[in-house]
Amino acid sequence: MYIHWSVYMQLMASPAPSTRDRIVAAANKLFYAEGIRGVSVDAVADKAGVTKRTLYYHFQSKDDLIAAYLAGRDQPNLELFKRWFDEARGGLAAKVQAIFDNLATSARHPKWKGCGFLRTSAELANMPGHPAIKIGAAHKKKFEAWMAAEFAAAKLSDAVLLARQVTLLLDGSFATVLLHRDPAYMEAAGQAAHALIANARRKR
Amino acid sequence: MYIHWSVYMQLMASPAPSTRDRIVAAANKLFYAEGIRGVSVDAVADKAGVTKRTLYYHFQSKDDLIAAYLAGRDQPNLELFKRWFDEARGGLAAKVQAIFDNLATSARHPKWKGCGFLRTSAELANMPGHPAIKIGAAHKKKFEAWMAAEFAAAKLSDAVLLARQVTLLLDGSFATVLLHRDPAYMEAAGQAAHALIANARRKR
DNA sequence: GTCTATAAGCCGATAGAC
DNA sequence: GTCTATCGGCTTATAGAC
Repeated sequence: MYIHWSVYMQLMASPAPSTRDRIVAAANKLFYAEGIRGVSVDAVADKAGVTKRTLYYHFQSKDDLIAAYLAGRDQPNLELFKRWFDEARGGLAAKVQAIFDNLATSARHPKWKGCGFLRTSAELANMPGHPAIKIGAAHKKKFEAWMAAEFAAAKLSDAVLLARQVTLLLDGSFATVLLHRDPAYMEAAGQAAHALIANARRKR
Repeated sequence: MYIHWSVYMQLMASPAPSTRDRIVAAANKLFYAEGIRGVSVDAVADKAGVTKRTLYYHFQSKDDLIAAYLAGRDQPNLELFKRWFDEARGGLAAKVQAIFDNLATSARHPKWKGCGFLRTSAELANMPGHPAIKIGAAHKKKFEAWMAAEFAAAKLSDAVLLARQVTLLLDGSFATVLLHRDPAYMEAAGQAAHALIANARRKR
């Protein structure tokens, strides 16, 4: 018996994703897997199951689509980090270290290709004001601000500087593991973050 | 009075660069400034003052040219870091920190666009075995091995781990400063490296 | 809002002359 | 070893029908 698509979709728990959402989802998969400049607008439209003309109805340009791709990764990524932090046992230093250890596990997945924000900023390094780079910068600032708030709440001295250094270790591990394809670097970065936090605690 | 080019060049101190060297020099400028995928083979040939056919006489493919571009940056980069290290005053921690501080000065130059090795590995993340990525990985391993040797010579415990962590901070500062365009992150990374080294020194 | 069709140009790489 | 000329395909983006 034939059931019309729209009726079928009303029976499902989740609503049918909008065309725009399907395009962003397709862009997310392809841009992350192959790189921004390695993926054509045609490929994104094909993957989303729409024509290129429809894509250009929803997005002004490829640059606009790139920005939407990164905007869609902002909240989920931060929430994942916070979940790893919250669920970890131990003190503050151990909870931060847990982020790195969980990230090392993620990096062992064959589809892992580093940090989408950092890779995009590397690809678009010749366009410093690009909207996508601003979104990436804001994302990393949110992480840094979250860390600074945690360190300040724990009454650590130099909370702001310490948050920067942890963020530097995080981004360093993204870049280094992408280059060497060796997640052990993430664990080394986590140990460094642990040492810096434990050392700061003693100061006051 | 007209002097033939070849005669003029014999009078100069440095010999005329070979065609191949001129192509690599042009690729270096363009690939670093605009990114690998953002630069066409035509553009490199034009910049080098040769036709595309000549370029393809010297290089088998664009991938071959990319590898030559990075191979040409390996030794000069390492020598610059060693010079900064050697010329810095103070103890081991201070000399390592000096690398980060000098790098921050470099990053303030308007033409600075991060680390060519890391940006290439980000651009070619979908081609893990690419020759250029192997050259970049070998470059970073040389830096790490140099640091480990310095730490071991200073009889620091965990010299290998410490060298990894300093390298992670270095690469993190490359990625982060490229994103935020704020060289202050490099100084924060240098302070973290200093703290880790000074802390390790006490252990034995 | 989604489609078919296509513009206008750039891409990496090659043929063949000299 | 360097040149002129060009191939076939892919690029972002748009015109106009429905």
